[in-house]
Amino acid sequence: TGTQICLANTYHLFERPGHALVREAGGLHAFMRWDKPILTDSGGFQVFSLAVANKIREDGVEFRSLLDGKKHFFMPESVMEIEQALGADIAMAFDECAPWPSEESYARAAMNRTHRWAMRCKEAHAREDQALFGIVQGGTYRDLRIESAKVLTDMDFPGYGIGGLSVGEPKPLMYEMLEEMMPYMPKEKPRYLMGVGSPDCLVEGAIRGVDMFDCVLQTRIARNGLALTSFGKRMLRNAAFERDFAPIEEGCDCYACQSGFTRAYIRHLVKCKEILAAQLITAHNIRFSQRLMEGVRRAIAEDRLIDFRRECMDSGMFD
RNA sequence: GUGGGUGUAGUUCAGUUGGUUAGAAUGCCAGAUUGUGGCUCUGGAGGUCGUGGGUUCGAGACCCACCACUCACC
Repeated sequence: TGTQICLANTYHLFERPGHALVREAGGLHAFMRWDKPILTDSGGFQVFSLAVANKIREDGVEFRSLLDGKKHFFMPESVMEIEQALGADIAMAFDECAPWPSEESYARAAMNRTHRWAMRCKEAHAREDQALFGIVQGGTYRDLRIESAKVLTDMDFPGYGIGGLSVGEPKPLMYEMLEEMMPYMPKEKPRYLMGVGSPDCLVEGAIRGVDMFDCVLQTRIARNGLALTSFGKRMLRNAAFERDFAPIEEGCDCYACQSGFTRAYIRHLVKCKEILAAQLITAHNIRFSQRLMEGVRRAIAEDRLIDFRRECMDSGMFD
């Protein structure tokens, strides 16, 4: 699919099968048979968004397992131990992702705690072959975003995550936050906008200086029959595709389109809840997104990214 | 042929001693989904209550006839 890096999740791997087992298997690369780069998210987001009844304290977060209800405690040092056991190429610092909307006082408290945790992560992190990225927070408050960008930059991480965005706030607000904080982040290091992946956000993010993204959108919408195309979204579940024997997108070089699977057949698979539907649409959505980013990189090289955005908008890709 | 049972949404079924606009599940139609998940979630359309009579102020419910399906017996 042209994918160069794979994301894995610390929280989920800690729950099952457990980081000790992954370490025993020789690390994530060997375990998953993926020899390209891997990034592990710290599990900070999951602890706040998934785990029930979590208690945030200065030293860490207490939460209950979704699998068996057992109490666990995540703190910067323990998360670093897990991430080093997993052995990804990039490990994310353990942070606190404030929900949207949040009061400024709470966003500030979460941000400051994230800064202290980032420092503890840095001190606890020892693997030379693994890069540790800090994460900028600050909710939707421009002053906090700028402060967070400065503080983390001073800590001198090899790369930076931009967290706490794409959590329900309006897109223009997210774009504004990116514009505010980006001047304070080193442009020679990767700046990674966490959790963003819709076609319009990818291009808008790139325009504002983002170098990396990750997102579940491509696979999540694929599970429900929604395909991304150059001409906008296509809900393949819809009756309109019942007798449509064309591929998902004419000219697409993804596995599904190149293999000749038709919209009508994929719609049939979706209606039957056959997993192959999700697999085919996922392959398409990811390849579509990779091609979009290839276009972004080309446009940057040719210094015509703004025109590229206009072309995408005109084709209906962002609808 | 005789006796019994069942006919309510596309499907499987609920529906109180007869009482206002006949419900559910599933399917169908459409929308949502942004630091992965493994459960999706939210709306909407859809019924001459087998057919025809009768009783009643009022019948999906009660009575009669017929039709269909089904079980048992001959």
